Amino acid sequence: MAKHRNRLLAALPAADLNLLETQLQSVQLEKRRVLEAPNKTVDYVYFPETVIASVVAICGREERIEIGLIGCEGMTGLTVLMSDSKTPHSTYVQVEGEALRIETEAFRKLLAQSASLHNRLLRFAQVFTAQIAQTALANGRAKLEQRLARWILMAHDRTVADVVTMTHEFLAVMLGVRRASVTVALDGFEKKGVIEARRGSITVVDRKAIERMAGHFYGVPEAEFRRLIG
Amino acid sequence: MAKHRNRLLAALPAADLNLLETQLQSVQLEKRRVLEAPNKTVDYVYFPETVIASVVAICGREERIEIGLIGCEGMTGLTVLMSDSKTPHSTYVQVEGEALRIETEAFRKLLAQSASLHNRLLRFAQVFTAQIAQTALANGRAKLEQRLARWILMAHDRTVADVVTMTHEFLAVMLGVRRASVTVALDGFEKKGVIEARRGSITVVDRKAIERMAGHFYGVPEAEFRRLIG
DNA sequence: CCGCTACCGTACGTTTCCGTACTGAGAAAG
DNA sequence: CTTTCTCAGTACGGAAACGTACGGTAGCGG
Repeated sequence: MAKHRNRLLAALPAADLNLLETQLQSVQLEKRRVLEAPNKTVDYVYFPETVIASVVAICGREERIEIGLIGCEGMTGLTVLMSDSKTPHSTYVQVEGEALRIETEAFRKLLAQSASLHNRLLRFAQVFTAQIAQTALANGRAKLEQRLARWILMAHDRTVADVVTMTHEFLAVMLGVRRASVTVALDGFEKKGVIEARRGSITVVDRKAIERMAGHFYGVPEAEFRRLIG
Repeated sequence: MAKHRNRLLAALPAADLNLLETQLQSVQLEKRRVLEAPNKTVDYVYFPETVIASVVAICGREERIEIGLIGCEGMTGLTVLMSDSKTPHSTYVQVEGEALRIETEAFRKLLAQSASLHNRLLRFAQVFTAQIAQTALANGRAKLEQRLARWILMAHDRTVADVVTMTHEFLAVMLGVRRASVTVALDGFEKKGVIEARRGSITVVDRKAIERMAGHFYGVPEAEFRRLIG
């Protein structure tokens, strides 16, 4: 098995990993910690280990929605890969835990130093783009039940246990729907026996069934990940 | 004024532009011409001049939706910038016209040769990511009227005249809604006097009013473009 | 000029989700 | 142990958009 819990790091060739490792710093990140704020310079690039972060698009005061989820399979700060240092989006911790991080400027130097590293990580940017696109598709065409199933699957992919700590309220914000709609939908899930819902947490019981519920709306970015990162 | 009708090319520093120019080929692209098919290798990278192309996410047989629009402000084949050569999406011509193109392999060599060129173009990838994200937001939170207004504005930004050639049917596929819903909504637009609708075309009459209708759902990626490309 | 086809306008019952709001129950705080 | 707060369950009317479908009109091909 790989040395790193972060799968993106684990998949790096030794030379590139060595470059990074000297500057990586381990941190514990609490829930709701903001990693990137809209139109602010990114200070650190994070490689989550057990943390899961949400990337959220915002416009105006009220309109916001989650466009992607980043956990142990990836990294934040994709804008730095794009030779920039800001994004209009917000990124914050959804499930607390550990992550490795590196200062933006140091990271930028490493990218300039190793085209191989840069290219490797750009492939993850491609995966994440596919994830955003899939979110756009699901938001436009899927029923709430399917979208919720998709979200649970994505969160499940990024956790070690089968439990996701998350209130209906927060989930509603992520999906851009009413809190009550989430409650009703999750209730349906539990009655079908595919999850167990507790106050503030969801436990995956029958993953296969959830995958069937999500239908084609789950899987495309995940296949891209396997193809490009492995 | 810039030498190139494609704004991305026009904004390139002379050295990088020279590299590209020797290999660019001018082509006329008819409506519905497929530039990129899902999971197929990309043959050419296109820099639209008067062409407008749609990038569409597909899953299953029926579920599809437009995730972005690429015209004279950008380029197709972003996957090549990401050190890859396929995407799960489909890209095809929505409004016919001219474009410049370069073979993928030749393009890849130029990127390896000039980090400056690569970084410049990656910034456009960042802009396009913002566009996809905004689409996800609009699909999840906006009313059809707002989404339609947003689409018209984006198309308008990429045309020289004020006319967009597009049937309700096609527009419905792009937005992932019923054809009839588009008809009703466009009818509302025309009654307000903000557009003129003809058989198979829409003419922008009062752009400011359309911007007001789109509200916050229009503008974020456009601001990113100005910031990063200029 | 006629017929055909593609495109647009309209209608009706139905589904999904919203806005709002009230209530109860589990967890934390005093 | 009691208070307080957060979270979850439920309800009801209403808006948006859907599926389906029928008829009308513009413009093209013959």
